[in-house]
Amino acid sequence: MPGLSPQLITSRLRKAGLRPTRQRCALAALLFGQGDRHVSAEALHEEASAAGVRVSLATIYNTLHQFQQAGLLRELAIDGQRSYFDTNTSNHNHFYIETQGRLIDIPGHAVRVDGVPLPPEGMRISHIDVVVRLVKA
Amino acid sequence: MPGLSPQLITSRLRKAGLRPTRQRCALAALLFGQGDRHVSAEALHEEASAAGVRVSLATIYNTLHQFQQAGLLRELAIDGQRSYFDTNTSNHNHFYIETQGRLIDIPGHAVRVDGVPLPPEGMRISHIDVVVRLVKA
DNA sequence: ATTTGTGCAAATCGTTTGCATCTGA
DNA sequence: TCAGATGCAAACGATTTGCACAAAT
Repeated sequence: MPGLSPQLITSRLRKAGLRPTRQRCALAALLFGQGDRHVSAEALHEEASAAGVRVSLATIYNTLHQFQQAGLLRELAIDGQRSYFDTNTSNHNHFYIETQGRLIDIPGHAVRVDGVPLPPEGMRISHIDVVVRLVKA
Repeated sequence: MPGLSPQLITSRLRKAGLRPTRQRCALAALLFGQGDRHVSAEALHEEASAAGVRVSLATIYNTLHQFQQAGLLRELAIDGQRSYFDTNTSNHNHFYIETQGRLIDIPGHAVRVDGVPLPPEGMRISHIDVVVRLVKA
């Protein structure tokens, strides 16, 4: 999983309307340089520290939300406690291992959901989340 | 929506291995006396206060979790922030209106999920959650 | 120079816990 | 009587916010 080139990251951020600051570039490199990932703010913070990038936790949160609003990340509400951010923004679902707090992608077309009733008057479906919760066999 | 009789509540709690204390009876009456409901701890607390029952928020949390462990409630992790408890413990799914934090039941057999891959080695599926997120049309 | 981002520490929110007191069987 | 419940207030962990400082255009 090679990193992305600095130019690519910079242009990607610019396109999203975000200034390519040192922190944002570093976080983008971590997030998007190694395939699909699921990260919590805390985990990303530790990863950044380990990589020698000094970023405050507040900035991690700001950045994750900015990336999300820009469509670069998707936020997952799967566990009542922490939030996860998914670098795969296309339509897909998840296995969730509760005991480990770990998420595993299920490719987008694998799962088919049928029989959803019509939404109430004045509402439309924005998105259907399917979470397959796993326990030890 | 008539309330349940005190005797019914008492015996239901006893069967679940829980002492029918004043607070637990009052909360059980609120929860199970009016059909299927989705409540947050805070909402139940306010409802109890409004009904003239004095219960601390800590006891609300304790009670909700005890009811859940006893199989009287199901906890829903739908929103990253607060937890919801569902008085319908049978298999069913939900509409979720994010802007209002409101949940609506989808009857159990309506939704069919197909094509879920095999879980990883050593794991088994405990449960599949389907959340249909709604926005204004 | 101006605008936007960042860090820090304090604030907030939902939830949990420790402990003294009370209550139901 | 006495295990088990409850209330309170303090502790908690995740997230947010206010504001002075720093960096990007």
